[in-house]
Amino acid sequence: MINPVYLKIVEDIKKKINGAELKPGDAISSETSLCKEYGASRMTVRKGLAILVSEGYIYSIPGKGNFVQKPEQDKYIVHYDEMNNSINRVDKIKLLEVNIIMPDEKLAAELQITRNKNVILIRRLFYTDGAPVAYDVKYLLYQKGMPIVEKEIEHATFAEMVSNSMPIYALKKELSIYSRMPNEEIKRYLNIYDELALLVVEQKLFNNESKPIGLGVTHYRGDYIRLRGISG
Amino acid sequence: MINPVYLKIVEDIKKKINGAELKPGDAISSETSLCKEYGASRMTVRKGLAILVSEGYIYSIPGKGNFVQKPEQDKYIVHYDEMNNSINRVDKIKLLEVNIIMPDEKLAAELQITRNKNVILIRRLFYTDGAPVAYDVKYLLYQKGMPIVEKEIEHATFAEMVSNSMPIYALKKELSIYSRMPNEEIKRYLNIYDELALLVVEQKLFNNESKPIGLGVTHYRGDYIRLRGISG
DNA sequence: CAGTGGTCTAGACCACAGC
DNA sequence: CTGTGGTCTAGACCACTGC
Repeated sequence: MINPVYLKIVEDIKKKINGAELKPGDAISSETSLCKEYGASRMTVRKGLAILVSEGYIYSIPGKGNFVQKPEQDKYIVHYDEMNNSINRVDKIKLLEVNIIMPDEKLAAELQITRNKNVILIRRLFYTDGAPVAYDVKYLLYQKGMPIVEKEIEHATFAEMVSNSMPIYALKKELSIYSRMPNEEIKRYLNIYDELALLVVEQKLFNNESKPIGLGVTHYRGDYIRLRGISG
Repeated sequence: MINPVYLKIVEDIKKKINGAELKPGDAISSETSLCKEYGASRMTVRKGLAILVSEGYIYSIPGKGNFVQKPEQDKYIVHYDEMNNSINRVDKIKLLEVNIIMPDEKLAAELQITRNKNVILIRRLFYTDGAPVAYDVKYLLYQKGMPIVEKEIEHATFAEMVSNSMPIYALKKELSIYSRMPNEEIKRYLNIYDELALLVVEQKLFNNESKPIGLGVTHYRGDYIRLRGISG
């Protein structure tokens, strides 16, 4: 078949929802009536409904029926790669420092560790077309298999730094995005001479037990980066 | 049953992928062998696999098999509501201007219209705890059913402004997030006396034919807002 | 050709809502 | 009690892949 029955069901119900014929909270026809309506078996109807559920259009209440879901209005999908954004791409990286440090109070709290634990510090500068565009600082708890050779550290994204010791699938990540004025040190590193704001992206990595294993702070020149999001 | 068979299948395969026993590109056991392994019918096995597909863990190639998907490392989910962020909440709004304007070249290009078309301009100030925190500008193409009463415009989010003329489901939205220094006008509006950066969020609304129907630019005080994202 | 996934059926039993 | 959705089976036919 060119158009499977279950997709026809999905499209029809989507049209009714998008066309406001069905409003959030409204009940969908029961599965048995949809079977009759489309001359299909119940498994086929249910396959269509399962797709609508997974796409967030409807939800089911056992014993009651299927209902139109209220859409999540404020949800966006953002693709963030510290070395690549929608406008530019980092083409050179300079390793400023690799060190073992003792965390201060704030960092220890962020990483949920005590202040006597060692933390790996990595500071780098990102370049595009020969000009420095971002100042990047990473704090990592040491894990087995982590790269300790400078050549490996230099070009690795945050996720890559821990990927030897952790399967990427198990990695949970959080972003925090904010705006800030550069301090004197960052102004020097990024060749900022006049008034220019920074876009700062904090990245936090968690293992599969939701314990933090790393914190990254990337300070981008405000004229260099834009983050984009799409509703969905 | 407390644990349906198909969920058991899903969990087992997820464990194998997270535990690096199965790597991206590897083939999953064929559906018929999974049937034997779990003593289940093919439909039950397929229900489990369908869940893994929808969650991005695996993909299918007809005639060949099911394979482990390479995870999307850079995808984050961001919740953005112009009036509510993870730290603060807008509790007062001041309407500065509602007007009909002719777009300049840049705006006409953004909205994909000619320069002789009318555009509704709305300028507002957002307050939290009595202090101005954001300067908000919206450009809207007029649609039937749009609110024209100031009281309605004053407190509406961007999506709400068009929701009377368009079902929310059909609305597609794009975000663009960047950092910028305030100009003199914005400094006055937001009571900025010393060096403070802005976080600017541009929101673009599209109808179901992917034509732009509105552009919103919200300038937040950098010390007011943080946007958060979660991997997924 | 045999093996794979994609679609579909016509039943079955269960737990739960609501009367 | 009937009607609802949730799970599951044991088949079937199809299109595609690779030998």
